[in-house]
Amino acid sequence: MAADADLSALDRVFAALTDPTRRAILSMLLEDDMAVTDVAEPFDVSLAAISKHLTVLTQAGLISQEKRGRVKWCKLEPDALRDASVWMQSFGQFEAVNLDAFEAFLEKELGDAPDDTRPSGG
Amino acid sequence: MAADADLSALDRVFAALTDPTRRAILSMLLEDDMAVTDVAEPFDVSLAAISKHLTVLTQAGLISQEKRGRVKWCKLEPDALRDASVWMQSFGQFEAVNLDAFEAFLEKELGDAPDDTRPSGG
DNA sequence: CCCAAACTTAACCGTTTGGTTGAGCATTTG
DNA sequence: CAAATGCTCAACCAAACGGTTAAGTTTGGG
Repeated sequence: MAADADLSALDRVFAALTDPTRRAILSMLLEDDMAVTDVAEPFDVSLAAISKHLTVLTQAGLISQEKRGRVKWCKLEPDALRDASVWMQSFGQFEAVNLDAFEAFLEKELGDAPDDTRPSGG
Repeated sequence: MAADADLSALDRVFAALTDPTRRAILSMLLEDDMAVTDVAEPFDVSLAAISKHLTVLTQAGLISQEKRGRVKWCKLEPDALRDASVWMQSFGQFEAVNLDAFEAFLEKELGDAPDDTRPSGG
């Protein structure tokens, strides 16, 4: 029932990141804020399924959603990743992020590096 | 794209990190290698449950297990976190890790890890 | 050898997850 | 107002998850 209340913020963030569809959504939102329908478009699942994913991401704090008219805009909230990042860094032989690996990864993951494509920082 | 293979590795790492018991296990292993029975001791679940958790962590590459005699030693493999860390950093408004938050977090997370369970070897 | 220790595996169970379809609500448009 | 658009909710389903207990396997020791 109220199982959600038990979950720590960290639980919710990691749980949200487990699903590859949700990670892909976050990558998409890295480029721009998007409406729910547009988020759903590239995926081979129903709009309702994407709506659920967006709820999960919202509850994890990874995105925010703002309704303007009948359109609900989704915006990346990268700050929510900080605690999880900090947690992971505590295991770090790797101190900070290896920038080479970072760029290689971005090329593979996003196709184009987001060095200039940040969602306007608010 | 070959990104698929990477993504499923990420899947496994994030899925493994979702469970708070498994994160606690990783924190314990941060201090020392441990036998399965000793890993299980502070938890209120069966040994079989912990054994399953350790299998999940192993398959995610987050730990390795080496059998010496009848004892299976568990060792942290923090390198497996690098890809996930890199992925998260790609969303980083937050540049590097906030060291204050890091230390505060460690105190909270590691403050009650067992220290009576060290293997004799090193 | 035989038993205990240290794990793992198998079978099972309730809950959660991710998906579906269809109905419903709010808003914009005609 | 009516209809279309944008999105969520409800009901349902199969599969995965995390837990259990019980049995099995391997290793070490009296």
